[in-house]
Amino acid sequence: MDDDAQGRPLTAYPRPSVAVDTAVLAVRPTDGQLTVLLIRRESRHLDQSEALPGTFVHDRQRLAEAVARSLDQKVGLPADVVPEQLHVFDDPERDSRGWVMSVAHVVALPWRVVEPILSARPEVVVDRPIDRARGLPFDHDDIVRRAVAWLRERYAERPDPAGLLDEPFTMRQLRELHTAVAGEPPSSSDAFRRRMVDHLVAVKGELLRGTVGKPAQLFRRR
Amino acid sequence: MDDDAQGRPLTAYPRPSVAVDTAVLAVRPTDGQLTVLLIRRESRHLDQSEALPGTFVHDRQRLAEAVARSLDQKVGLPADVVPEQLHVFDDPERDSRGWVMSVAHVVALPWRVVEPILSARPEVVVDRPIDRARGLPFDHDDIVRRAVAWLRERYAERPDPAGLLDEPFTMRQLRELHTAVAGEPPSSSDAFRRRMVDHLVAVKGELLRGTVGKPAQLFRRR
DNA sequence: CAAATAGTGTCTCTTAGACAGTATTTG
DNA sequence: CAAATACTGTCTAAGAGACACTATTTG
Repeated sequence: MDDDAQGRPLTAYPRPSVAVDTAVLAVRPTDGQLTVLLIRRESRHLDQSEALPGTFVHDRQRLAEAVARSLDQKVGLPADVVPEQLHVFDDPERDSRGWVMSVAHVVALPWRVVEPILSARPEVVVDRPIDRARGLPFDHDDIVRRAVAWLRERYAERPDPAGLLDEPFTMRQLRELHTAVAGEPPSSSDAFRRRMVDHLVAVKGELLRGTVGKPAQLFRRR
Repeated sequence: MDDDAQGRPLTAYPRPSVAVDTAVLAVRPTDGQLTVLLIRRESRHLDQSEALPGTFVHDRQRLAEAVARSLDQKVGLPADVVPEQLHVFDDPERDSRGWVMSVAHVVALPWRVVEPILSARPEVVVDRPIDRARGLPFDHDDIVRRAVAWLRERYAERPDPAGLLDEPFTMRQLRELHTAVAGEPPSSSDAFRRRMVDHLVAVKGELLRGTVGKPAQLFRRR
C-alpha cells in the first residue's frame, strides 16, 4: 500500500478483525466421497450448528500460523499442514458481531490423517460430503465451493499433487481418487492410465489383489 | 471464522491495518511492451520512489471500493474498473510503520484508458515495462509477478478476456496483443489464428491497412 | 511487378477416447 | 474353467504446428 498515512499514525484508521477459515478436504474410503471437515458447535448466538474451522488472527500473527492454530485446537490436526489462500471475504455485514474480514484457506489431507480425528472427537469434528455441506453460516458455502474448484483444477493436471494416496499405489487407486475429486469417473479408464503414467514411476513388486484379477503394477509419484 | 470470541467482544483482539495494492497492467502500443503503472512519490521515510498504487481500507469499506478509491485518487482512473484479488501479503514486518496486511489486486486496462492519465500527470504516474519493474518497496515485486502470471493464464485460454483491444480488431492486432502479454510471439501465426477464430465473430467490412498488403478481416469477441 | 500482409490447404505428430483383445490372478 | 481385474494394440477424431501456396493490397 502507499502512504496516505503520511505523517499520520496507523492507529488513526479503524481496523477490521481478520479471521481465517479453512476447508479441510479429504476422500472417505468407505464410500469414495469427497468430504469437508466441519466443527459442531453449541448454537448460542448463531443459528447454525456446523461450520468450517476458523479463528481470529492474533497480534502480528501470520495467516498460516492462525490456520495451523485453529486446525490444531479445533480439529486436532498436526501443525505441519500447508494450507493455501483462496479468497478474502470482505462483506462488512458478513458477521453480525462486527467488521470481520475472513481469509479463506484450503488444504487436502490423506484419510490416514483425518480418520483418527473423526474417531477421537466424533461429537466435535464431522466429515460431510461436499454436496451435502450446504446452508453453512457466514460465507462458508462459498468457501467450500471455491475449495472444491481449487482441488479439481489441481487434479486435472497431475496424478496426486496433494499427496492424498499413500505410496506406492495402483492405477486403480489413483483412478478412484480422481473419481472422488472430480465427482465422476474419468471418461475412459485406459486413456486415464496413459495420461497419468508419464507422471509416475513404476515400482518393482506388485500388489496381490485381495480378490481376483491380475496383480496390479505399483507406482510412485515422479 | 468461528467464535473463539464467544462472550468476548471483537475489540478485545488486536487488529491489523488492512491495505490494498493494485497492479494496473496495460500494453503500450508504441513498443508493444506489457507495462505496470507506478506512482512516483516523495521519498520521505521510505527509500523507494516508485510503488504500486494502494491505500488503507476505510471503516467497513469493501476491498473493491478501496481499490477503486486508490485508483481514482492516486492514478486518476475512472471508478468502474473491476480489479481481481490476487493474494494477501501478511508478513508482520513487511511495513516498518506497523502491522499491515495488504490484499494485492490486479486489473488490466486498454491503452485508450491509460494513455490520458500518463499525459495528464506524467510526474505522478508512470508506466514501466514489467521486466524493469524491479526493486519496488514492500512486496510489490511479488505482486507484479503474480499479476503478470494471472494475466498470462487468462490469455492462454481466450482471445481477449480483459477487453484490451477496441472492437473490431484484426487477427494481427490480436496476435500482437498476445505477444505482448506472453512476452514472446505465438509459436505459429496460422495455428494462432485457428485457435482463436472459434472464439471470435467476423465482421463485414475490412480494415484498409495503412501500409501494404491484403486487407484484414475484422473480428469481435464472441 | 516487387514487397508486404492476409488467409487457406495440407501434411505430420500428438493426444484422447473407444473398443477389442490379451494377460494373470482367485475360487 | 469362469469371473474379475490389469494391461496393450489399434483405430479414429481432433488439434497444434510447419510450410507451402494463393489472394489482395501499396508503391
